[in-house]
Amino acid sequence: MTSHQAVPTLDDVAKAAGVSPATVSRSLNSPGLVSKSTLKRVKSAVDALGYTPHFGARFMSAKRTMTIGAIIPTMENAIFAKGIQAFQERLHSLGYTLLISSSSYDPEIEAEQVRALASRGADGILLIGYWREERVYEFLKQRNIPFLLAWAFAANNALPAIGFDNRASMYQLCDRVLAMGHRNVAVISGTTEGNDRASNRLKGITERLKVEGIDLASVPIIETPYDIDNGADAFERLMRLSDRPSIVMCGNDVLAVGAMQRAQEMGIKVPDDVSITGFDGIELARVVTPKLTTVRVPHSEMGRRAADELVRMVESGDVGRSQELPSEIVVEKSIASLV
Amino acid sequence: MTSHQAVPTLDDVAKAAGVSPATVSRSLNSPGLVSKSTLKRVKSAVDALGYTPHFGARFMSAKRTMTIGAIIPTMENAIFAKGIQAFQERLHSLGYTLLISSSSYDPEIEAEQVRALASRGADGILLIGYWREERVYEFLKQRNIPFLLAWAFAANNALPAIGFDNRASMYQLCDRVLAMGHRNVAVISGTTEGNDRASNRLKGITERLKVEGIDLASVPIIETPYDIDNGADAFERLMRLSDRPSIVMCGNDVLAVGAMQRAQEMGIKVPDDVSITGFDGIELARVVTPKLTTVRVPHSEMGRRAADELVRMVESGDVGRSQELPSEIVVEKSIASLV
DNA sequence: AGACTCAATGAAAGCGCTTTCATGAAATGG
DNA sequence: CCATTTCATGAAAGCGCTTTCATTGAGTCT
Repeated sequence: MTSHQAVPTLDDVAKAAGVSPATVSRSLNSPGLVSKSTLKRVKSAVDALGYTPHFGARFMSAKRTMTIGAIIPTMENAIFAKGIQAFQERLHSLGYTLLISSSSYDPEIEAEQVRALASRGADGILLIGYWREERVYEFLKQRNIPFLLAWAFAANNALPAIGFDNRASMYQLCDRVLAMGHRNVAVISGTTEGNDRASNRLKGITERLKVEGIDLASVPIIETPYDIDNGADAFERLMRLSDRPSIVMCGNDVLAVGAMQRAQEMGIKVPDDVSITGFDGIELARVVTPKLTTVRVPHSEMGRRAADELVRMVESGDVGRSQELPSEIVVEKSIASLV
Repeated sequence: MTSHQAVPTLDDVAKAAGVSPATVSRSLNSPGLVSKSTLKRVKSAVDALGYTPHFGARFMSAKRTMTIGAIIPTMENAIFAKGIQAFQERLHSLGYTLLISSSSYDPEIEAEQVRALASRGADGILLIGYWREERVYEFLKQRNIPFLLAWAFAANNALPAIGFDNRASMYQLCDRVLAMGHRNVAVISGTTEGNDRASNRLKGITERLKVEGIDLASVPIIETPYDIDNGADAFERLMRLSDRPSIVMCGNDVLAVGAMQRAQEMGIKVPDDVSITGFDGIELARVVTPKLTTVRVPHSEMGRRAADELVRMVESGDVGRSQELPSEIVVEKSIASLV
């Protein structure tokens, strides 16, 4: 005794309303083409039956799916949370559904997810950052699927992106660090391989240090995946160096918070004994003691704009327009002035 | 000059391999039914053309979509991040794709998302907590879509759920609080309306206090949406009471961290002047100073088990089996002992 | 009043796949 | 050596929708 009451179809609605399936379809998709009276009858039939259009069928005959896909490196830490939340809210208000998947920072998986989203008919796709294998971009172009990059912006790159200049932002932060008298800098960077955001942030620091005439060979740089505990461990290694840095610049807030935690455990005072900086400006940075000096990125604004732009690309067929958003250096108590 | 190279279809593959479409379909879905030699030819045709099955078409003719949907209240704060990440990783390794949407704690939106997931052919759906309008459950049952609840467990509820007992966990935490000599308790609860997790946590506290013979009318309780700043504001209001509580128990870590932040801003020492507790055991709780006393929930384990169970339900057609996971009271420096 | 436009609707052809059902060939058995 | 299974494959019927094309009955114009 299976209680499968069959799922109502468009034909059922047509019968119930006494019209043709074509009319029901039109009532749902282009109500303007249908007379007021039929419209009314169709609507009530829909309600009575609890009809929901079958997405697969719709996808097959129509071109659009009103679906946008996004692939983010991770959901686990909060880096992308605010931005994606805003992205999805804006999409929702534009009538689109967001499909999210995460790649665990693995290019293989990301490529696979792109295919999955394509086969699911995503009208457009949001990706994080520039770097990925060329074949992924080729696939997207061959399939004619609009895509937009976020969380990064590089003036010299033609790909449509909405974000901030990771290199320049970190360069500026480093500016401030130097202006405050720090010369003995150490870095805890995120994994740079296959991650242009991480490598550009690192580059921002090294470039600025070079300008300052600091020998890069003397700058300790540890690369590690974004994770609190990794940040903590890297920090500890740096503190065990014979020549202790006066400041540890971290690739993001997660690493920085890890560093702060370990500092506390080791009895090292921030910023008296050592200064620490982060990047991203997520909540984590605000709640630690002392508050973290970081680069604040307009996550929500970026999410909203990305939604607007991607939808515009999808609906107009236009090529994407890049936008650079400002980032802001937030100086808090985690950094000491040596001058 | 549109460069729409048509997307290759199964028929194209069939032609290229010199077999019938049926054989291609079988090669892809039940390779066992196809001879080694044809299988080889089909595979190479697939690779040559870069063929990806059309999800909509597949969905229309087959019953399964290998898709699981999840609706979480929010992506913005980290409460669900770890669990969902684990959920998705496990699903991925089981060959399923996860579609996530968030409801902003709005039952209307959640109901809408359930329909959206259903029309997209989700084979199963994960929902957070028990409470939602009956019609949502009816819809799911009518459509015969397996669903599983997470982040909650109540022995007296027949709905399949994998999670922890919010009431009992908070009851235990309250036990500890009382054992440490606190009698003047205040509460900052999450919004309880339409949220059984929040209301059960609150209930855990009030029940325990009642057992202790404490007059509930004298216990200040502030309800507010989960948000750091809300926690901070609520804390400030509590601190302005003529009869200051010795401890503020918060509905989750986010509220608690907000409280700690405001305490610091107000120059109130935690735990010397006032104790604070949270719930969830997310990263946030570990990085604040002092560390937060909280209830640690096995988020990742819950995510993995939910994935396993939901897939089991989908594949076997069985009814879901509930599982209660243990939670753990983590006592840290944010609480002072008065005895 | 006849020719014409327009609005509202229906008939029917797919969209790309899966899955019976049928068929023929090869293997097995007595 | 013929009857019977078994295996590999193909033909064709949908799955539920959208959309062109055709049809009808009004209104509009001269």
